[in-house]
Amino acid sequence: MKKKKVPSMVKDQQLIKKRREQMIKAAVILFKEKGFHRTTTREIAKESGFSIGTLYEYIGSKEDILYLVCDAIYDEVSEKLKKRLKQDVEGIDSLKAAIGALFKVIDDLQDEVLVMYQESKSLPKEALAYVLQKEIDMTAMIEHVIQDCVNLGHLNLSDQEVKLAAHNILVQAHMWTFRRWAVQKSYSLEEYIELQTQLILEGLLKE
Amino acid sequence: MKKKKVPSMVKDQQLIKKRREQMIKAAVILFKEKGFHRTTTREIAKESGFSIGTLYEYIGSKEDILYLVCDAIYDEVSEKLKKRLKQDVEGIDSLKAAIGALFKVIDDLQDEVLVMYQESKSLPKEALAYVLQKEIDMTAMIEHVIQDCVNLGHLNLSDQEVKLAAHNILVQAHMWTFRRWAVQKSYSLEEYIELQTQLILEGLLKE
Amino acid sequence: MKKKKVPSMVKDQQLIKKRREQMIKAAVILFKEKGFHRTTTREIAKESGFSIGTLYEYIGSKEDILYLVCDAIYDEVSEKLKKRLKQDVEGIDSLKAAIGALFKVIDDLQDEVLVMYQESKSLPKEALAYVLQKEIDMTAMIEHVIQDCVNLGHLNLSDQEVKLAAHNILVQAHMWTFRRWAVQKSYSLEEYIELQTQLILEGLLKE
Amino acid sequence: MKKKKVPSMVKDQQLIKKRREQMIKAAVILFKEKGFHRTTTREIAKESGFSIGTLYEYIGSKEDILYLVCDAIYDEVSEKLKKRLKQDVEGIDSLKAAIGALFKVIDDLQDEVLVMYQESKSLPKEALAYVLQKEIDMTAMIEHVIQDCVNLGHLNLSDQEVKLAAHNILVQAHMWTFRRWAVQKSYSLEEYIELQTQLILEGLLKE
DNA sequence: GATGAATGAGTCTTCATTCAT
DNA sequence: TATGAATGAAGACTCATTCAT
Repeated sequence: MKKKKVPSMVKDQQLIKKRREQMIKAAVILFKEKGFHRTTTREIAKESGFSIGTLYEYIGSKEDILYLVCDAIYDEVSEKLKKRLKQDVEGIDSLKAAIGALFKVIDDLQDEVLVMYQESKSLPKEALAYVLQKEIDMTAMIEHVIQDCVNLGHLNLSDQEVKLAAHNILVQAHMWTFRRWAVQKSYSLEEYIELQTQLILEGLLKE
Repeated sequence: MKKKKVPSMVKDQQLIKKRREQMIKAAVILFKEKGFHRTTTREIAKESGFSIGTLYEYIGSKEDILYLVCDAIYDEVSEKLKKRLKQDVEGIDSLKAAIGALFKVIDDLQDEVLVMYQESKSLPKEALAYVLQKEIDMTAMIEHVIQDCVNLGHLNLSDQEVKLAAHNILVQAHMWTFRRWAVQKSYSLEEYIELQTQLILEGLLKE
Repeated sequence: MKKKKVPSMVKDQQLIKKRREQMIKAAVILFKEKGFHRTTTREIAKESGFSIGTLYEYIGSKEDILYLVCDAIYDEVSEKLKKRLKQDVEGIDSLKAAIGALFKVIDDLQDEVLVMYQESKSLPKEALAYVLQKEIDMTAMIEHVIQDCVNLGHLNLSDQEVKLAAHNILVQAHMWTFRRWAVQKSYSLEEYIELQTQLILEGLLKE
Repeated sequence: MKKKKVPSMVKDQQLIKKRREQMIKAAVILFKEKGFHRTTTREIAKESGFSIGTLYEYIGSKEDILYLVCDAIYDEVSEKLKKRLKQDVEGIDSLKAAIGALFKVIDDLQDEVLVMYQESKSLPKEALAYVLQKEIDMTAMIEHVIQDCVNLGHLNLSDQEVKLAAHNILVQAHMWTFRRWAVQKSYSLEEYIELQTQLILEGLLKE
C-alpha cells in the first residue's frame, strides 16, 4: 500500500511541504467546524493564507486535501505514540502504559482524530484503502504489546482474543472523541484512562 | 426533547407514513452507497419510486430526509431490542442476553446503523440534539440492565463504572458495523458476540 | 374589444359567478400583499376557501385570475363612478363634482386600484389591450365632462387640451394610491380633493 | 438612508463597476421586455455577455440586480436633470425651464424610468425604502424651484400647494412613460411639454 | 510561483397544472 | 362538482476547477 502521490505544479519540495502544512492546518479547523462537504476550497485557501489559485498549485483536487489531512493525522498519531511508548517496562505494566499513552495521544489530537473519523469515508476508494491500512497497522501495534504479555505468560489469550482486545482498546480511545458529548461530560481524562484500563485488564486477566 | 415536526403538504397521515417509509428505505440505500452529501434529492425521489415534486410534498428540505432516516433507525433499533429483551432471566444471564440481543439487532440493521453513524453529524443542530438524546436513552437501557446486576449483588460496580460499561457495550456493538472491514473479516457474528461478552463480563466480574 | 372568455369546466353560470367572486376577493388581498408573481395558485385557492382543484374548474390559467381581477376592478370603479355622477349640476360645477366623485371612488377602492396599477402589466398581450381599452374609456368619460363645459362656453380649450386634462385628472386620482407613501401622509382626502380641484380648474380657466 | 452594499466576490473596484454597468444595461432591456419576475438570471448573464457564474461574482442575489438598476436610474436621472438645470434664469422662467428639463430627461430615459416604475415594488423592504427616499429627494428638487418663485413673489402659494404641485409635475413627467400608449400617440414631446407647462402654470398663477 | 476572475455543470427547491377518485 | 396528490419543467444559486496575467 503505497502513499498516494498528490500532484503539484511546483518543483521546490521544501515549499510543497510548507504550503501543504498550512493547508492541512486550515482544513482541520474548517472540517471540524463544518465537515468536508460543507467546506469550500476557497475557504481552505483563505484560512491557509493564500489564494485559490495557489491552492491548486499544490493539489489536484479537493479530495487530495482530505487525503493529506488523514495521512498527516495518522503520521502524527503514530509518531507521538511511538515517542510515548519508549518506556522500559515489561509485561502487564507495558500494556497499561500503552493504553495510557494511546489515550493521551488521542486526547491531544482530539480535533484531528474526530475529523478523520467523520470524514475519511469521503475519501476516494484507493485513498480510503491506504488510510484503512494505517488503521490496521496501528491496531497491530497494540496487538504486539498484548501478544508480548501473552508470550511472557502474563496473559492467557488466543490469537483471536488478542486481536479483538486490540480493536477494543483502539475504539475505546477513539470513543473519547466521538462520544465526547457523553464521556467527556462524565469523566476527566485521568478517570477515563483509569476506569477503562481497569475494565480492559480485568477482562483479559481471566484464569 | 420533542420529535421535530417535518412539514408536509399532504394531509392523509396514512399516505405520509407510507411515502416516508419509501423515502427512508431509498435514502438508506443511497446514503450507504455514496453518503448524504453525494446523494441528490432527485436520486432519492427516483429510488423511492416517485417524482422530485412528490418528494417535496412530504418533506421541507433535504436535511429532513436525513432526520427521518436517523429517527426511523433509532426507533427500529429500540423496538427490535425491546422485543429481544423480553426474556425472563435475571442477573448476569440477563446481561449476557442483553449484549447478545443488542449485537444481533445491530447486525440485523447494519446498513442503517452505519449510515446513522456516518451521516448524523450533518443534521442541523436541533435535530442532532434530538438524535443524540436517543443515543443517550439507549445507553441508559443498557445501564439499567447492568445496574440490576449490581442491585442483585452479582456485580460490584460504582455508578461511574456502570455508565462506562454501558457505553463500551454500545460502542462494541456499533464497532461491528463501522469496523466491519476488520472485525467481520476475522469473526463470525457468533464468535464476535461470544468473545466480546466474555471480555466484558470478565472485566466487570472483578473481586 | 371583446371581453375575453375565461374557460370553465363548470356549467352553472350562477356558481361560476359566485366562485369567481370569491377568487377575485382573495386574489386582491394576496396580490396587494405580495404581488401577482409571488402569490401562488395554492394560496389563492386557500384564501378563496376551496381546493386547488376547484380553482382550476373555474379558470384556465393563473393569468386568468389576474384578468378577472383587473376586469372586476374596472367594472366596479366604473359602476361606482357612474352612480356618483348622477347629479343634476351643469358646467364647471359638474366638472368639480366629477373630480370629487372620481377621487372618492379611487380612495374607496384603493387596494384594488393599486393592485391593478402594479400588476396589469403582467397580463398577456390581448388581455392587457382589453384592460387598456377600459382605461381609455374611463378617460373618455372625464373628457366628456370637460367637453360639456367647453360646449357650454364655460371653458375655452382645444381638443388636445381637453384630452390632456382628462388624463391628468385620472392620473392625479391614481396618484392618491400609488404615491400614498407621500400624499396620504401630507393630506387628508378632502384636502387633496380640494387642492387638486383648485389647481386643475385654475389651469383650465385661463382667458 | 445609506446606499445598500451589494456583495461581490471580486476585489477590483474598477472591474466591479464595469461588470455591473453591463448587468444593468442588460437587465433594463430584459426587464422592459418581460418584467423582473419573468427574466431569469441566466438571461441577464447572457445578455450581459458573461456566464451565470460570473454574474454571481458581482451580486448576492437576483434582487440585487433590481436594486442596482433602480439605483443607477435614479442617479442618471438626477445627474442629467442637474446638468440641464444649470441655467441662469429666474422666477417663472426657471420653473418653466425646470419642467421642460425634467420632461426631456424622462423622455431620454424612458425605458429605464418605466422599468423602475413597474418593478421597484419588487425590491426588498429596505431597498425599497432607499429608492423611495430618492424619489422624495427628487420631488424636493422641484419643490425648491417652485418655492423660489413664491419667495420672489411671482407665485402666491401655501406650502401645501407647493408640495402638491411638485408631485403633480413629477407624476406628469412619469406619465409620459407609463401612459405612453395614450399620450405619446396624441402628442409629440414638444407639444406635451408645451401643453402641460401651460396647464400647470395657469393652475399656479391664480390671483 | 502567485493571483483571482471566469466558467458552467450540478443542486436544491418551487409551483402551475393535471387527473383519478 | 370537488378534492388534493402527483408531476416535472424551470429557476436561483453554488463551487470545484482552470488559465491568462
